[in-house]
Formats: sequence, C-alpha cells, structure tokens
Amino acid sequence: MSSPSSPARGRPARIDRERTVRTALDLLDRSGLDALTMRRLADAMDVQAGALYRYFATKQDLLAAMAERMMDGVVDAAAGTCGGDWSERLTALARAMRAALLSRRDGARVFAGTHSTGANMLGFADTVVGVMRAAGFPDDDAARALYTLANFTVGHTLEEQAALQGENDGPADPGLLADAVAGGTYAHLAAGLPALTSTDFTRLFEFGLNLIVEGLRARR
Amino acid sequence: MSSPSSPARGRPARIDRERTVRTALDLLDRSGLDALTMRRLADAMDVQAGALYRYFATKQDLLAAMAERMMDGVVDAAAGTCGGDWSERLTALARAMRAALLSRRDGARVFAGTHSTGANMLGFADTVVGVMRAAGFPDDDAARALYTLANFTVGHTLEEQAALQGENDGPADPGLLADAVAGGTYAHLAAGLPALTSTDFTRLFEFGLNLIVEGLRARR
DNA sequence: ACCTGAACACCGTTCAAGT
DNA sequence: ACCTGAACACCGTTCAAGT
Repeated sequence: MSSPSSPARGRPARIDRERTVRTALDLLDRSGLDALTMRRLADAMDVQAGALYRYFATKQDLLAAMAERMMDGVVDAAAGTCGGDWSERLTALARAMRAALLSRRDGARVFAGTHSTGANMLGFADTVVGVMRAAGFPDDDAARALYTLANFTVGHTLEEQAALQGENDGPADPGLLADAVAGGTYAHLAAGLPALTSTDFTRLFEFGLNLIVEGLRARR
Repeated sequence: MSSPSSPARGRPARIDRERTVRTALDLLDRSGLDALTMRRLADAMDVQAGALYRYFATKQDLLAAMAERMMDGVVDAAAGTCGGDWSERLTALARAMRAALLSRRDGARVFAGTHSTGANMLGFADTVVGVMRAAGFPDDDAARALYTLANFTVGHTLEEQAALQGENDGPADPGLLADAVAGGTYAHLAAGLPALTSTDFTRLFEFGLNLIVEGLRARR
C-alpha cells in the first residue's frame, strides 16, 4: 500500500513510524517539547534528520502520531474503573484522559497542538458518546458533552503541567500572585488565595469535572 | 525605575513596550502566531531584532504582554451585559473572555502559552471570584470555579480557532471524520455526526458553559 | 527503496561597538 | 541610553546523489 513498507524490496528499512513515535515520546519525557527537534530525534535513532520525512510528512504529523499514541489504553483504563452508571463512567473516562496526558512530559501541549483522527482518539470519542446515548441523552447533547469534557480536560492539564514546570524553574507563581494581591486592590483574590495557589490539581480537576457531570444530570 | 524610561537622558527611545505589543498584535492578526518572529516584528518597527530585548527579556515575555493586553476591557464588556444574578454575570464574564481570545488570530494559543499576572488578568480573576463570593459560595469553591471557567474557555477556544484555521487550509476535518466513521465501527460517532462536525461553536460553547453554571447552582 | 550530505531559508538570543 | 551589526547555535524541510 503505502510507500515505506510492503514486499521487502531494496534495502530493509532501519526506521519506521512505530519505533520513531516510541523514541520521540522517550525524548519528550527526558527533555520536554521545546527540546524535541527533528534533528535530535534523528540523532537518537542514529539517522539523519531528512530520513524522518520518509515516514512523517511534517513535524506536525509526527506530533499527531504521538498524541494518538498517548491515548492508547485510555478507554480500557476507564472501563476497568467502570461498572457504574453513566456519570461514573464519564468521570472515569475524563480521569483516564487526564492521566494519559499527565503521564508524559508536556503531554497536554502535544495533544492540544494536534488533531489526530486515529483509532485511539475515535475510540475514546465513540465511547464517551456511547455512554451518553445509553443514558438517554439526545445525540446532539452527547456530542457536545464530549467536547465540553475534552476541552475542559485539555485546558486543565495544560495549566497543570505548566504550573508543574514553572515550579522546577523556580517558584515564581505563588510569589508573583501573592505579591500582586498583597499590593492593594483584588480583595476577592486575597480571600481565595489559599485555593488559588493550591497545588492540589487533582482536587481542582475533580471540582470542575463534577460541575460538568452535575450540569449534565440537571439537563437529563 | 526600570532601565528603559525615567528622566529622558541620552537618546530618546524609538520603541517602547506599548508600541511593540500593539505592533505584535497587528502582525499576529495579519500573519498568525507561527509567522510572528522577533525578526519580522523588528522589521515592522524599522529596528533590528536585538533592540527588542531591551524591552522584553524573551519572546515569552512579549507573548505574555500580548495576552495581558488581549484581556483589556473584558471585565467592562461583561459588566455592560450584567445586571443579573451571579449565574448571568459569570456567563457574561466567560463569554467576554472567549470573545477577547477570538478577536485576534491565534488568540487562544497565545493566551494558553503564557502566564501573565498583569492588571487585566488579575482584574478578571478578582471579578469572577467576587461574583462567586457575593453569591454566597465559599472562598475555595469561588477560586476553583474561576479555574474551571477559564480552563474550559481556553480549551474550547483553542479548539475553535484550530478548526477555523483548518477550514482555510482546505476542509479536511469533516471529511476525515466522516470517512473514518463511515468505515465500520464507531456507531455512536455516526449517530452524533451532525453535532460532532457542526461549526456552530457559539452553541457548543454555550452548552459547556451552561453545564458548568448549572453544576455550580446545584452545589449552592 | 532507503538513507546520506548538503544545502536553503530561516530562528531566538547575545553583545561589543557605535552614536 | 539606545540601537546596530554581526555573530552563535541552532531550526524544519528539501532533494540530488549514493548504496
């Protein structure tokens, strides 16, 4: 079918999409997204940068394949925790997605910057919409709930991973916010400062996720 | 106070933060984030790229200033639509934030990639938390609701602007999804296809926003 | 068929030196 | 004090040529 593969004619390939994506995800975990360049990835595979373009049309294409692979096993992980009603299953799916993004350095940034239509992504979407439909929601609401859940999860995890990295670069975040708040106005921020600067991101995620699920319950 | 400003000694400055941010936002609207380079921005200001580093420590610093400026007027715009109870005011604030991000090309990407603690950002946060506290929510919930609202809005608008751009690059999105769905599995996606591929992003945003607000109402 | 080598057209950032 | 000029250390991507 495709150019690189099929009846082994000519030289055997030294790299392929599968191994390249694996190596790229390893490099991502070690060095972060900003350090993930086509040249460094090629280096890690003992190949020249240009060789990668026989398997990925662009760097974006590679990043999409990485995002697709990050979603591997998300539906199964959520199914393991299921057994409950629609709201518990939806909650489990969103938690599994956040966990998948968190499991790799800059996972949310990779995911947010790409738009894969691979089997893992479609399988996740199909499962979420399926749970909603089985619960009796109209098809339109099921589709829109998928986007709400996914967009919230990506938005939250983007923030969470940015905060985690900012921590390692020196604790600028709590200090900056506290200083700005201390300096006069922003009475409400001052009151909410403990929760505002909390690093319990799981609790923050659960709060938002619960709002969305309860919003759905009210609509049902 | 700071190095570039104060008693006009030596050469008068040909550029400053204010004009640089304005020019950068213009360039963003014309060419998009990927084309916004320090060199091109310097060109647009008839200056060498290195000169920008007297006003912004890094490109990230410039992007944060751009994000902060994008939030200018958001609280006022929401106040104009206010007059209602806490849920209407929260809704107006979230809508105003989405509108601000949508008003510039790649606005959500600029915003998501930065973490400003400027007056516009803090003012927005303070207003949201203030609305929640005035409605009788505990301080913790008020702070967490701010993050839920902001993270959902950023996540949604990121998706929305990516879809709008994908449209201009050729309508790949509906075709790809439809093809994948047509090919066998994914029965639930097939059922939800109309809503899944809809380009009515305002309706999609309102759906998610309503879920969050109703979730808050249920918790109150 | 698969990969190398080398190039093209760029980047962000720094800093001595000019004015 | 403010900016230029030039460099440093890179980028993503392309493509003729080798094997």
